[in-house]
Amino acid sequence: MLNLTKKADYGLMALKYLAEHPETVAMSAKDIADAYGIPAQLLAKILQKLTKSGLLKSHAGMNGGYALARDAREISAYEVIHSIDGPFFITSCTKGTNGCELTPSCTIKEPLARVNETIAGVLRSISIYDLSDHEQTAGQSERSSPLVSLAR
Amino acid sequence: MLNLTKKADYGLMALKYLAEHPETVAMSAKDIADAYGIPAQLLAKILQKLTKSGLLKSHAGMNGGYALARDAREISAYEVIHSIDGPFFITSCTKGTNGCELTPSCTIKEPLARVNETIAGVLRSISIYDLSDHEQTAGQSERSSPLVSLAR
DNA sequence: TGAAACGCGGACAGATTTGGTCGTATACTA
DNA sequence: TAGTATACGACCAAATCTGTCCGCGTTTCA
Ligand code: FES
Ligand code: FES
Repeated sequence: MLNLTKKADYGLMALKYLAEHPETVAMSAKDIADAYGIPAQLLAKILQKLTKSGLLKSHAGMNGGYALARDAREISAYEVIHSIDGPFFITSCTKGTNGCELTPSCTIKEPLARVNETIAGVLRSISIYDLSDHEQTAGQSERSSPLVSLAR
Repeated sequence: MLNLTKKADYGLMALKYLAEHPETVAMSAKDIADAYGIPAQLLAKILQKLTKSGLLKSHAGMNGGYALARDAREISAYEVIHSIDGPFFITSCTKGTNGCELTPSCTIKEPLARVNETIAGVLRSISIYDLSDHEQTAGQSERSSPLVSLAR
C-alpha cells in the first residue's frame, strides 16, 4: 500500500549513518547493523546492492567495509530506493515485460504514470544529506534545495 | 515497493468509470467489473468499502448499484486509496499501534514523514474528475488545479 | 407474495512478496 | 596463513495480497 519496504528503509538508514560519519574510511555492515539493531546479514546484502549500483564503495578484508561513493548531497533517496526495490511504478501492473494482461481496458495507467513521475521527482530531490543530521551551525551553504523542506 | 495494490487500482478504475457515466442512476458492481474484465466479487467488496467511507452511495435490489456520493471533482485519489488500503505511510514501520520496535534507533522516520505528507498532498490534489476522460470541448471551467497536470 | 437482482460481510485458500538465515566462495590485511 | 570482511546464491518462514465462496438482507417487479 504505497510504502517502502523494510529493505529500503534499512538502506536509507545505513546511508544516512555513513553520511553522518564522514571521517571514518570504511564502516562494516555489522557495525552499522549493530548501531541500529537490524539484522546484519540482511543489511549486508542491501549494501551489496547499493555497491553494485555505484552508490557505495566497498573494501574487503580487515578494517574493510563500505563508504559513500559520492558526496551525500549527490545521492538521492530515489537512487537508493530504486537500487534496492527495483524500478517502482505506482500502478500495480508491472508484471511481465510491459503492462499486465488488462492493459487495454485499464484506463488509469496513463494518468497515474504522471503521478508516479511527480513522486519520483520528489524522491529525486531528496538527498542523503537532507536526511542526515548535519549540524547546520551557522550560515548554511543551502546548496541543496529539495522540493520538500526537511528543515526542523 | 511503493506501488498501489490492485484493489486500489480497481477502485480508481471503477470510480473513474462512474464519473464518466453521470447519466446513469446506478451501476452494479458486475457491470463495472465486466466493463474492465476484473473479478466481479472482488470489485464488489472494494465498492462496499468505498461506500462505507462515504465516497459512494449504494442501492440494493433490482436495478440497484452504486453511484458517486459527491461530484467527481470532490473525490480525491487520496481518499480512494486511503479507504481501500488503509492509512499509508511511506515508512514501513506501521505495525502495532504506533511505530515499530526499533523506533528509537530508526532515525529516518521523522524526515520521511515529511516526504510522506508531500506525496499525500499530491494524491489529495488529484480528483476522480482529473482522471476521467471528460470531454473538455471548449472553455473548460478549469476549476480544478491539481499539483500535477494530467492534461494530455 | 415470491422470485430475481443486487448489495453486505465474513471466512478462507492460493499466490505472491518480503524478511531473514545459511553456506560457501572470494578478497584483503597483518 | 590466520582472521576479517565482502559477494552471492539458495532457501525458508512470515506476512500480505488476490480472489472465491457462501449465506444473508434489501429492493424491485411480475
Ligand atoms: S491494472 Fe494493469 S494496466 Fe492498469
Ligand atoms: S523502521 Fe520502524 S521506526 Fe523506522
